[in-house]
Amino acid sequence: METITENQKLKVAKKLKKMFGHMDRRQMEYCPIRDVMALASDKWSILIILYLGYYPVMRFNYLKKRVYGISNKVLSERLKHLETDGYITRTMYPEVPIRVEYALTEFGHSYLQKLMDLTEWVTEYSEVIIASRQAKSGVQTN
Amino acid sequence: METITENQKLKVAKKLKKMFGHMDRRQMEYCPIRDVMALASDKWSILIILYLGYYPVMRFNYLKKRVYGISNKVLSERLKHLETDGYITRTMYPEVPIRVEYALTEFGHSYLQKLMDLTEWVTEYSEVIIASRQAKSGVQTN
DNA sequence: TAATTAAGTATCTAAATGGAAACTATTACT
DNA sequence: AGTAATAGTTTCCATTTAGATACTTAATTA
Repeated sequence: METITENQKLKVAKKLKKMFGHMDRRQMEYCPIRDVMALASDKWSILIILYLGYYPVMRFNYLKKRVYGISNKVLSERLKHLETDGYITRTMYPEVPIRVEYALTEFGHSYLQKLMDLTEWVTEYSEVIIASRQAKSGVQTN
Repeated sequence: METITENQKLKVAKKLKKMFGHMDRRQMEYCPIRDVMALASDKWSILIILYLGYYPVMRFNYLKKRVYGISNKVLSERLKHLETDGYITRTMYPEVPIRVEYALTEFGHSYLQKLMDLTEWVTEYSEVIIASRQAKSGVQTN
């Protein structure tokens, strides 16, 4: 949990300047980070990706069992989106009954690593978040 | 855009094993990554944080102008949550008319840096996503 | 003929979220 | 008394999203 130096802050501001420079106001509403996060940061998508990081190949009903509480509809939706954006592959074997296998792509693995980095960061800072939440709860400032 | 090695994949799987080990099924539904991302990965929160990374101090109406399209209601909600979880500070000066200033905390700066890392990753891979989306559009597999 | 299995679809309802617009509080100024 | 400025809050409506449940397809087996 190293503190961020003024130098690092300046670096970030510089990067932001570049970003802002290449974007007008309307585009900012549609920012690239958001574009990716929107897809892959919702609870179910994250869980799916985590499980596929742990079990390299998973089938629909197996995922449904593991990703506890997800409905058919949402699981199938999420899988479709994750496939469309290249996070996972879907391989269908026309047996009877049909067999379909899902697995992470290289891109998916790369994203998973980012998620893991984030996890480590969150873990590092979790006391901060919890402490802040508790400090603010039941306190009205105005 | 280096490829992920089998070794790296194994490392991730190992970390996941640890994570899964410490969580039962119900807790997985409430995963720590999700907990943070849910708050700070929505479009408006990200934009607020990005702007506060660029302009170190911002007031309500100024933010409203910059974060194009946000409503009073949503801006005030997001600011409250971001404050509650320790991303930003809110400093009120009891002048007339009242003056309120928002700024990133150290934790907020740290998160901003993670967001910038993510941006770089997204930029690196954006062709992959776009290509994948285009490849899948208009194609029905079943 | 009926049941079984995998991988979803389809449908309907309930809940959460988002946005627009009007309103509030406070004090100084005209 | 009326206006202006800042920082919100409140209300209402529309859209989005989520979840539960039933249904589908296709071949195999009892």
